[in-house]
Amino acid sequence: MATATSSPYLASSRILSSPVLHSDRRGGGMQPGGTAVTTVSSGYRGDPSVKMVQSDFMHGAMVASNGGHMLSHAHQWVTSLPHAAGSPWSPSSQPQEVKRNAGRDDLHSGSALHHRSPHLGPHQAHTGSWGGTSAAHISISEGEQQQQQSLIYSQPGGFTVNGMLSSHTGQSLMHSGLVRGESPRLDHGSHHHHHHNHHTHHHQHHGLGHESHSDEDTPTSDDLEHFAKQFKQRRIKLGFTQADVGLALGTLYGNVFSQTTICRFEALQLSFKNMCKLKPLLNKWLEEADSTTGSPTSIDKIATQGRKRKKRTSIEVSVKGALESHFLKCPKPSAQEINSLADTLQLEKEVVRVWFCNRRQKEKRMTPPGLPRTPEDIFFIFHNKYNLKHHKIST
DNA sequence: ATGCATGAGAT
DNA sequence: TCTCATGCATA
Repeated sequence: MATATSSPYLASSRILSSPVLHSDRRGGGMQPGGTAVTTVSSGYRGDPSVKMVQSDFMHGAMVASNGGHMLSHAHQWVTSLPHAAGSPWSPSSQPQEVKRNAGRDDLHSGSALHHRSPHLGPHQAHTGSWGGTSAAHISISEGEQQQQQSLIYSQPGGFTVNGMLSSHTGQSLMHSGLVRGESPRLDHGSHHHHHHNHHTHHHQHHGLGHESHSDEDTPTSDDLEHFAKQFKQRRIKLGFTQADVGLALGTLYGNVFSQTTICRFEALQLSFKNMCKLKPLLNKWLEEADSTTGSPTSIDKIATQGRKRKKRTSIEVSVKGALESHFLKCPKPSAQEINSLADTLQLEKEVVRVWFCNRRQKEKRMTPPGLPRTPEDIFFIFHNKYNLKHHKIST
């Protein structure tokens, strides 16, 4: 068992498994130290790179049972398939989104249409920074975040959101905002290199649409903010859920996104770069959706491959507090520190490590690192803090 | 709407 | 090993 771990990915593995193994200890009064519970129910994946992690897991689990009995972590990683094809899901991580269909039936389920208060505070911040006076941008303190992930969209979509082929012309015009032609350079100051303007070709859309940018130049945070709002509004009006949009993007461009991502986009909880990347896609979807109003949705979804994911560990509040404390003192603990912390809190090392990673990511959106980073980021940081406080982003 | 998790790519 | 983009699962 030391090495097994390559879990297959039966699409419906958990469908039939769950009930067995475990189903007990967890809620009651387990864990003297009370730390975290990982609801057991699904398998886990085992890949070479994280092999050792697993041992740690097991080890930690055993240690954890100090008097009580911890959960059977080991079970989680049902190694039903010893080593079938090596790494089943590593290489191709494609469509795996499988929600339910029924797109529009739940138009406002959980998402009531309402208007949110007009934005005001946050604006000044960013607008001033790089809206007009893009002058004093302190160079990035540390060039640590400037990587471009894959943003390749492929697969020309043949059909529309509804699955029917309609003549979707770029006759969109609703968005009142998005009127801008400017394009704030992100890497001003530093000589990075982000040329993406290929061919100095120009092609305006016909007719009234003169938004500003279809998908070329870099939008401003203002654009993004406005777009996100408009997008959400339209989306709801059209009766689509965030999940629907994510799926539609998949059929339209081959890139499937989850409800989570759409949600974060609307809430501006993504990095500036990420927002820029998604905007064009969502914009296209909007145009499509708008042009095909009134048709029933019947998007076909792709089959999903089962994913073996480690069950989400739920960390106790007290433990979270401890982690928070440590985070304040040291946002980037060393492996050693993580180990001791994990030991103290009775959490797997990996869990602690990941917690810090996530915490850091969150930090980037929530707390200003002390010194200006990138104007864009600052905006988001501010914005998110604002949102958090008022917590009214509404659905 | 968000917490914990995975993975690819930069370091 | 971290960061970053994303998402499953959950509250």
